[in-house]
Amino acid sequence: MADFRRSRLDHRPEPPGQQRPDTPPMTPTRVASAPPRERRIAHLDMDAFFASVGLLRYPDLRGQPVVIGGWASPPENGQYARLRDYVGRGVITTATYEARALGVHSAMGMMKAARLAPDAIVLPVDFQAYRHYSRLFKAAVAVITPCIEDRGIDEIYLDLTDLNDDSMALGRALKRAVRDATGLVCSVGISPNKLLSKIASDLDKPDGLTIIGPGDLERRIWPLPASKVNGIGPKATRKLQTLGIVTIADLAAAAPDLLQQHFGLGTAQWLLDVAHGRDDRPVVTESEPKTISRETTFERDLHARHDRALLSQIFLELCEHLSQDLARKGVRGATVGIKLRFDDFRIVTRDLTLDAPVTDAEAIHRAAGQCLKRVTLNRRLRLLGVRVSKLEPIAAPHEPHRPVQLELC
DNA sequence: TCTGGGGTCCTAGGACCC
DNA sequence: TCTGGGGTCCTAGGACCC
Repeated sequence: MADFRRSRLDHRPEPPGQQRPDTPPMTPTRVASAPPRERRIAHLDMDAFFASVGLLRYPDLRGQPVVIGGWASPPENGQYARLRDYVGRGVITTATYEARALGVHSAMGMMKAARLAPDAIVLPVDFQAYRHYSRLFKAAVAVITPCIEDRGIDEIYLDLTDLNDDSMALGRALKRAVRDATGLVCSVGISPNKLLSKIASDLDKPDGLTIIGPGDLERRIWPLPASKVNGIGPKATRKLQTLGIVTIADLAAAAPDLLQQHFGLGTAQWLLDVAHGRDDRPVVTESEPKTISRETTFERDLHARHDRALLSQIFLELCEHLSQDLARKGVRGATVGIKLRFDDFRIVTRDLTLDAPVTDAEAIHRAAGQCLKRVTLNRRLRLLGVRVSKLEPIAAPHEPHRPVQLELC
């Protein structure tokens, strides 16, 4: 919900309930003399990305229920691991549509998924392959428009405003470019803003192309559950339900006072805006990482004293990996933090800001150790994480550091 | 034998400075 | 000695997303 809310407040200071004239928003780079065109934003989402990449490598699995999960060794002589044989704490990262038909979905625990689909095949995660295909599909799309906002490994926003073809033709061209470059299928939504395009790309998955134009809001968006809005998560959904608000139409019709009473002024205003399909956020093509972290969930819960040696070793390895990550990205950071998850799933974090930014594992380990001392360890630990924030580039000697400029389309 | 790992942003209190 | 407001930074926690 966060970044969405901020940009909304930046652009739209009106109090809730006040109607805004229906003018198309100006994009920041547009010259004032040209009459602004209505924005045209696409959201492109790869279908079942990890699983589909897996199927490129093991095409004989096509049409079968397949899940990608943390465990599983690579198949040997055509022998695939089955979900029913899984033991551990992993979760499903992606399921093919055949597996989804059995009730399995991403973020579901593998043990639970095994009860629903014991015969489903498990492939190990292969981030190297995902990154490869991610680069391929983004490069293919960049030939059509360079104005791309990266939203992770498998999805992007595009600003199509300055292109001349009609939306249907552009959508087809995008899908063809992705398929030609990767052999993979994606879904595309096109509308005047990111909010609606994100919802639209999900409406006809897989292999969908959905265009939301004038008049489609009431017909296609309003009947959907409010939870389809990017930023309305499980907590907000439950809270809305207690107010009798289930669909986006319910939200659009909700009394501003009621929303403000339960969500505060800012969020109430945002909820009404999204329900009416309003969103001015630009497509942002450049950004710098703010934090880099490493964390791990243990195979079994560890005791601070009895498992001290093992914990120390894992702690050190996390710091070493983190240091390598910083070096690879050419950054250092002044704030070092830790994250613990106890066996009851309670999360505790501690931060320490140093006088000078660090990169080396030893300095990170020392600072993180200070943080660790400030936590009472009276329960077994499930997870340990280390992170570095307040990042800055490690400037080359002859190249002074310049502040990062956000590039908007 | 529920519940990963890597991120972003917001809130809110306290310290500290002007 | 008391009262205040604004701004920034730090820290901890939480919601949410892919």
